Amino acid sequence: MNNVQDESLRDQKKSRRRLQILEIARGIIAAKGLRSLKVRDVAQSAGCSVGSVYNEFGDFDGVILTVNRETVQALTLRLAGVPGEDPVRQLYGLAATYLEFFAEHANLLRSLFEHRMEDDRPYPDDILQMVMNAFALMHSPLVRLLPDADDVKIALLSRTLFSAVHGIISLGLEERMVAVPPQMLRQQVTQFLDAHLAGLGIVPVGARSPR
Amino acid sequence: MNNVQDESLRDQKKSRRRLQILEIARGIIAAKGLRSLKVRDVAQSAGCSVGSVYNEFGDFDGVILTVNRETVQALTLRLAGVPGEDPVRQLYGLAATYLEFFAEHANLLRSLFEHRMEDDRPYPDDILQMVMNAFALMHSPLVRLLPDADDVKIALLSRTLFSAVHGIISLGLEERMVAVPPQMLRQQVTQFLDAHLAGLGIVPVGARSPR
DNA sequence: AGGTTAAATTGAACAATGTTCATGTGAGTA
DNA sequence: TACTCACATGAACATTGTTCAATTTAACCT
Repeated sequence: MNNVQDESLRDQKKSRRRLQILEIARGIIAAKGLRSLKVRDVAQSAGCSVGSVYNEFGDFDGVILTVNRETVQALTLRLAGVPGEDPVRQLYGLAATYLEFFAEHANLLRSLFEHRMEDDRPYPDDILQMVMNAFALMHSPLVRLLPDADDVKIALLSRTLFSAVHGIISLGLEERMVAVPPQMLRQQVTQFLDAHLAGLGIVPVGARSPR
Repeated sequence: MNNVQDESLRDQKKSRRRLQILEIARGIIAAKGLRSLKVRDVAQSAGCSVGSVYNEFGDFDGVILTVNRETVQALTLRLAGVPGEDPVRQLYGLAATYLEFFAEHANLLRSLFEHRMEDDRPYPDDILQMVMNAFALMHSPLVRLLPDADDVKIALLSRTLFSAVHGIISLGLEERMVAVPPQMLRQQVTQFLDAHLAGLGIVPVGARSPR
């Protein structure tokens, strides 16, 4: 009965505002960090009352979590767009794309990885699952490169490798620390993969004859 | 005139309370996470007023930062205790010790890496420096293992390697995610180092003939 | 010892911010 | 048009970081 094209005026306003709230919250997190996100600011910018924010998202964590959910979705989309013909290039591409995405949306990524729920409420399972799935994107190229390894080992390796890349990038982009210049960070990631893939017995891109 | 053995009654009380406040704050962070740390709780447990906490630490961030400072000091101490006769073993030892320390004090480490100052105040430089120094502890064994590499490259490599290990461990211990069993995590780190050192042309521990 | 002073302590008041809920409003419906 | 109910509202409340005028207290002086 109620499909998207034919929804009531109420539902239209509601869903438009929902999107607006998310856009504003995302903008604030991206620009000034999660700690600067305030209910009243969001409500005022969205032209509604604080009650409406609560009505739509339950509590303030609900807003944050929804933004985080969309962040990991966008990340997954970007990573899924990395060409997969050549498995070695795909691994380098995944790392480089993660670096790009992280550099573009550092505060959103930090919100995703650093936000803690209040009390001891559990972090939503679907978000965790999406993060795990993103980190598992190295699985398929690794399977092609290491055909003799068993699948569980590859799954673990995929997660290890991606976690390592994540560590290099997230600390490298931490402007609090002595900031690594972005260009150097890219090189750092590449060299890291060079060495690690070589150690796995895989010939890295840099060592191959051109074309 | 005022040395440590001969300090005024006032200073004695003050420094005793300072230690007490830190101990309590550390305990709360370690047990329930940074988000559960509240000024009033700390003051009450320390048997003083909230004003005294402010008098001693300036603001609440001051308490957190002091705890973080002591965390990185303790970490550095532990890492500095890793035997250094054999540079390869030292690298494995540093990673294993970091894992141990992180597992024992997960919430304290998260406080160190995830705490953001309010507004845009800068993170204290001395803490950043100490973290960098800790991450540079792989430098000296790497120099011995790669005598031909130039020093800047080694410094970068040290940071990259330690950041990678940090990523593997911090995500691996993230109980929010599908928690990796601690024993498996240890193996994961070891295998990671095996592959990476091999890729650098270093013979890993596992591949050497015993003794 | 007693008085004086400077500094630390206190906790009530304030400020900022997340959360709730009684009340009002307007879209849907008969 | 009248009715109704789900949603929007924002004032009030709850929690927590921060300030500061009044109080207490240790240190110093004579």
